[in-house]
Amino acid sequence: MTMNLSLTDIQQTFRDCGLKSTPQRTAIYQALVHSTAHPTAENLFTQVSPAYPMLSLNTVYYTLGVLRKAGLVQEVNVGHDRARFDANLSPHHHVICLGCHAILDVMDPRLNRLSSPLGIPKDFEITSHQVAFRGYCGTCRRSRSSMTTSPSGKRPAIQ
Amino acid sequence: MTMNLSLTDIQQTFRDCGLKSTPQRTAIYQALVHSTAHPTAENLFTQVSPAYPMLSLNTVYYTLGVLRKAGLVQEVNVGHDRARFDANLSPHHHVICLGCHAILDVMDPRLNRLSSPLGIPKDFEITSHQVAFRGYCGTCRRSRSSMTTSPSGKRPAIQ
DNA sequence: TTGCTACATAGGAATCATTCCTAAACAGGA
DNA sequence: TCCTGTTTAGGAATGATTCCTATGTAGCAA
Repeated sequence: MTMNLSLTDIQQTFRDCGLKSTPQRTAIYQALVHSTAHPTAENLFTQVSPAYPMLSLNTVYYTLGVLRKAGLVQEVNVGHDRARFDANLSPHHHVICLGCHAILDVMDPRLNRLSSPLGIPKDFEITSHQVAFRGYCGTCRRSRSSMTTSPSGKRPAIQ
Repeated sequence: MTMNLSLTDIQQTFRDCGLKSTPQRTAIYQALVHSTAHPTAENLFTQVSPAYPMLSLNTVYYTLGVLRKAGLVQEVNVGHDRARFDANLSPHHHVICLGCHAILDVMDPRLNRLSSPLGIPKDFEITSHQVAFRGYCGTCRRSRSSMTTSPSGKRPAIQ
């Protein structure tokens, strides 16, 4: 997501976090770092599988859990379908397409300095905030305007 | 959540939306309207069950789906645990406690007028946005500071 | 280099929220 | 009052995620 991390960079990152560096773990993290699509665990599994045919989806979940605890990865919420992951650690926000569920990063720095909200208990300590913009991407807008009378509501088409 | 809706108000609301008014549906919606806790489907089931012992959790899900499609209810995302629901229709934002997963409404009107974000495709049409503040409520802060050496991460304690 | 040990992996089974299916009940209009 | 389409309830199905466990292996120390 962020910059291009080489293999040795990733291994260094793991070492800094006290994580063992295994081929599977490296491949999964590398795939996530180089993606802008906020992939699901299964997306990552599909992407990494060809190189590691024995890879288990289980391992992907375990690895994502480890990386999350190490602070290298965050989970992104888009409805209550499957979890999606992001290795972009700099503070940022998201734009979510209600049609195809695509997630785009928004790096607009103005959004990072919202004043703390009015009307919450004084002893509530805010540690972070994130803005989620929702709407329709160009592709989904065009396909929506062309289906004149369809009353349907949902048509999933991940990414 | 919003104001105190009487039973007849609710029946009128249903009629306006073209929804049949059944005792179960009324009870579920009433429970949600009068709650500030953003309950789950199961919370609502538990709350309404005593008055309707035959009530099915299924019906709660079905009803919430119907109300959502009618625009009377919205789903709130807090991680990928269970879905939580909100009958507060005015634009508002949320403060989420990372300790006990409580959700508070934030009605701060300044947050409703964020300028549209920089750096997204021109043909992306934003229809809404919502700010999620995360942190720790007073209770969770106090219990966290008292557990001096516990390295644990998660301790769920819904609402 | 070799061994040890704790952490990783893979596979299968379990969990659990949510959805699907279906027959019976019922709200609301004719 | 009757009819029809919606709603309800119950059970079964789905599907993402987690749990369990035996085997494998990275990284450290001798």
